[in-house]
Amino acid sequence: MPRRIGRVSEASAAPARTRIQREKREIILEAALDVFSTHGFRGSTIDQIADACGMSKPNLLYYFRGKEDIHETLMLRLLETWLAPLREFDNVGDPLTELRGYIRRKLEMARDYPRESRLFANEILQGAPRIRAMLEGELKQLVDEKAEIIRAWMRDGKIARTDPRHLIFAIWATTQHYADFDVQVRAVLGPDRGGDGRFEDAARFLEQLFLNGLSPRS
Amino acid sequence: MPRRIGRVSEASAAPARTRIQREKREIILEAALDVFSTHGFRGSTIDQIADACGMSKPNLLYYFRGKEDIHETLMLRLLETWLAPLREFDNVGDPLTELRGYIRRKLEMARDYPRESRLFANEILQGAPRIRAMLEGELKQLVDEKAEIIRAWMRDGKIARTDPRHLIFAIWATTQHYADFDVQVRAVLGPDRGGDGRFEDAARFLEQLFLNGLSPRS
DNA sequence: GCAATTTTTGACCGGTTGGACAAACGTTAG
DNA sequence: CTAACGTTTGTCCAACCGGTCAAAAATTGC
Repeated sequence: MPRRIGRVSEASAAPARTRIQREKREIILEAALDVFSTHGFRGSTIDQIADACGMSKPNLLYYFRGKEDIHETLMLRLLETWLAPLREFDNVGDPLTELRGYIRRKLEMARDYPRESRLFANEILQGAPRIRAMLEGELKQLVDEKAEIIRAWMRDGKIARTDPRHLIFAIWATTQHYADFDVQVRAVLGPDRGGDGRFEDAARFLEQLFLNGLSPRS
Repeated sequence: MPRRIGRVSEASAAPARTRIQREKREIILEAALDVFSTHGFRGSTIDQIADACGMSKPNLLYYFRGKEDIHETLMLRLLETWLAPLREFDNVGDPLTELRGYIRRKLEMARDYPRESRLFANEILQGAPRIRAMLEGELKQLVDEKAEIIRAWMRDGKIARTDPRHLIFAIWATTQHYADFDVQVRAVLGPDRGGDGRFEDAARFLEQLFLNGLSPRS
């Protein structure tokens, strides 16, 4: 006798129950990531998402309460993945090595998760209406914390003195650029270096820029 | 006797327009820039734009053929403004001074024309459906040209050897970041340094990063 | 096989959106 | 004034979009 479950899309303390339900929700989220990341929230339609995963619209709405619900679920999941590299950033080991590691991880994320990057960029571009609180709370706190680590390195003369928070911005900007502005990057590089090799070129360049730029001045 | 002009929105070889028509079109474009840059193309409505400039929708459609037409006009105009700093970039004078000038100009554009920056970012994020050709043609050509200037500096040992095109990407990314990700930047910096002072901090940081990062290695 | 439950679907609905249109209004030259 | 043209508006429409609903279909436990 099946245990009482009912509509999956109903809000409840305990999330989706059966294996099939979890799988279907996953398929929907996968398709939604594709659609939302390329058209933005308002530019995407439930029909597009439903088509993208071979489902009818009402069927999709059986698994999620609505468009907003899908987007929110996607966003919450994204944020965890997105902050992970910065959380890893620590003051064990050599400062320049640590920075290089962070740059590398961020660039790998731009390469491996470009849709997530674009989804995030879309949200910020439009004023971050759904994650404003998180930016001013969790993110700010995390950045402040890491900036303090960097500042300590500067005090110890291990790296050049600069504004640590703008340093973090610069790392974000340069790495995410390869995901968010991918079309432009490909267009400018042309077919010759438009393959995946551009990420290796970028890694080389960024390491040189940041490591030379931050080496302690004698 | 008024010379034959007719509907302003009609496509015609010569954009023969009265003074009033040119002014009204300007007002509309100004409002449209506001709306498109914060909601994206699909996320914006003609009604929003009409309201923003105190006009009725049909009245607005008397001056432009449609939503697409407004966006296209805005986009064409934007591109000229957008490429200007790169065009100015030349090999007269000291390389590092020239680079600093370019970074400064780009950062000033991010400060003074954030809406244009976001409009551009929106277009690229969504795959640049309307300006793909321009990216692969005009822009690529311009970048190649400037990259050659930078490469010559490297051959002369005036700046450190790196990939010139990724250098340009890095300058674009870091400067435009302050316009496109403004909400995030403000949130992280907090109220203390969230004023316009952040652009001065950014200028100082970016100059240090790029000039130290590119000084010829002894 | 049967009944309870989950999943899928087609039909439908109200609201929004881009746009058309003709009629009204304003302006200007003779 | 009047004719001709430019400008503005109210009204309307077809397409789209998010979402509901009841009923059909498939699945599951026994």
